[in-house]
Amino acid sequence: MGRAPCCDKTVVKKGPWSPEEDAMLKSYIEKHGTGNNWIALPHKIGIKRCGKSCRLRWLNYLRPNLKHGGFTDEEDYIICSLYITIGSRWSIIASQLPGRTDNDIKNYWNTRLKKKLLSKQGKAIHQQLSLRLEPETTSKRSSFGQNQILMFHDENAKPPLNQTIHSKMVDPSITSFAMEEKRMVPVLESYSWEQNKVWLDIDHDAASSSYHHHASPHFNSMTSSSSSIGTNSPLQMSHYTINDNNQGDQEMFFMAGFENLQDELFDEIINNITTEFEFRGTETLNNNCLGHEINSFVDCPLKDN
DNA sequence: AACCGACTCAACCGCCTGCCT
DNA sequence: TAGGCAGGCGGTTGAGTCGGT
Repeated sequence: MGRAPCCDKTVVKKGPWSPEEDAMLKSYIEKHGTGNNWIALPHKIGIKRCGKSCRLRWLNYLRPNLKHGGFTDEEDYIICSLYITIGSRWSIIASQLPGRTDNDIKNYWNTRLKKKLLSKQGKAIHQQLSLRLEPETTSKRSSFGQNQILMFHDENAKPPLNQTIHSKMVDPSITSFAMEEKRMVPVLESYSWEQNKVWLDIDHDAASSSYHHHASPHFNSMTSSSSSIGTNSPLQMSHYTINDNNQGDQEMFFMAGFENLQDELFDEIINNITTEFEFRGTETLNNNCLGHEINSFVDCPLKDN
């Protein structure tokens, strides 16, 4: 059973690409583009390769402005940070590193960076990597949660409680922060930046609902509340209503355990895309958010999709 | 020089998703 | 709405390379 193969494997050539094949593929795409049809491409070019193989060869090796090898410390840092935040979403990680492919980053992580880090930071880093696998609850809010970013250049990888952690900016086009779904952890399925709006798509196993909300970066006050998700769920959801002068009230929802992401997003909203941002300690979040006092609480009706 | 194990990374495999009919 | 198909993705493989003995 299973899917039909995308091409006739008895006809297509496999294995390493020859310089002639590379030249033919590169020349054709530079002249005509891909035509949004990789499967048809090898026939048009006249090479005996699977369309998928052509796509991979182009994306990972032939397309312009690709960098190979020689990862910088800054790239190491970004890869490590994102891996701890979102896991092995190599395509998302690659989108943060211009000129790098997901395949390159995956190989680099698996063969070198992981070992490099583990040997450098030893037990401390190993503990942080393991943290990704720990289920999160509201009663046990880790001061070093899943959305925080490690300072790998520090000798002491784990900061003390309540210390502000500064981090490099991560492009908000990151589209997914899904965590360990097997463990029934609610997930922020995605967030994205579209002009003046932050789009959040939050899903969780307990209530089988998802939320789609957006917020404008221009607002002058916000309110907050929280409520349980589902009857048996110990997890909490924070709800912020943002009073927007131009567009009226906007709503934002965040899962407990994503406090750091909240800060990140609010900072984005307030500063309208900055090059740096802060993660704040979770304790301050209930009282204010980046100087914006949360001065009232409202009921937060759960919405079905 | 020959062997061998470790390492690297290009390429493949198969699953998932979204689009189109 | 269902099914087919192509694109996209992450995991895995294996040929080539390197370094030690």
